[in-house]
Amino acid sequence: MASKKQSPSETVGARIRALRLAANMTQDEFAEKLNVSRSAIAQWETDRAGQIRENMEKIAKILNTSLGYLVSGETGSLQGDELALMRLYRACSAEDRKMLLLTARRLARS
Amino acid sequence: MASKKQSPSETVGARIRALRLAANMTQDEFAEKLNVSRSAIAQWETDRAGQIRENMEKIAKILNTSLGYLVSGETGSLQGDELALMRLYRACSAEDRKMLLLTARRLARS
DNA sequence: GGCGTAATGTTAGTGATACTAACTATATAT
DNA sequence: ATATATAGTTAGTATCACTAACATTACGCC
Repeated sequence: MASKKQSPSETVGARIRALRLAANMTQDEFAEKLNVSRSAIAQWETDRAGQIRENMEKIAKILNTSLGYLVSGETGSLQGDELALMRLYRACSAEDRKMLLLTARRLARS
Repeated sequence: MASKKQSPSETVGARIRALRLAANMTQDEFAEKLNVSRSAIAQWETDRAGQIRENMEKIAKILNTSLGYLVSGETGSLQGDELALMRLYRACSAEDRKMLLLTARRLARS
């Protein structure tokens, strides 16, 4: 085997930790992005405390994942960059969406 | 027009109510399935109170939907333009994918 | 009208807990 | 050994998701 298999994270905390590390963030940096204390992060990742919904949503956005994955580990259709792109697209105006599609077509062609 | 257009539900409570009604349940029946008081349901649907995660998961299961939809109205399945964009993105090189994400971020920000 | 009843809305109060702050622990480097 | 960076632990508190009880609305029936 050339690559180490990622053990699938079993708990909410483990999933948060795995994704945070994959994004190369310290608990401190993560805490700042979320506007919570660092100790909250530590408690989440050790499953000592849960998260209020608002923070769950922020976590999902920042770590480019879905609530479903965070909460129950279900790997939905989109994850990571693909999910990020989709969310950005949805945040765009109709006009900007056209721009994006156009750009995508140009890039994909080459 | 043969069918009335469903207005997209704007709040968590509205989405829960819409799905419950679509499943032809009264608040009482719904409460029993969830093992919570009926008044909890009433409060959820009028956005007077939120839900603990355990109940959110039960709600999603019983109403056959996802946490993402309940919480933020996010629909997991792609259609039309979204699907097209996704296919184009996947057709891109790693480099071009970065470009596309960057473009999306710029557009979405404005 | 008046009465029953089915469905939902509202309010008060409380137990559970998601947080913050402060302290502790561990590892790495110089 | 000392400093620094990162993460774990604990105590205490403010918040809020619930239950129970009461209020309202809507409808049918006589």
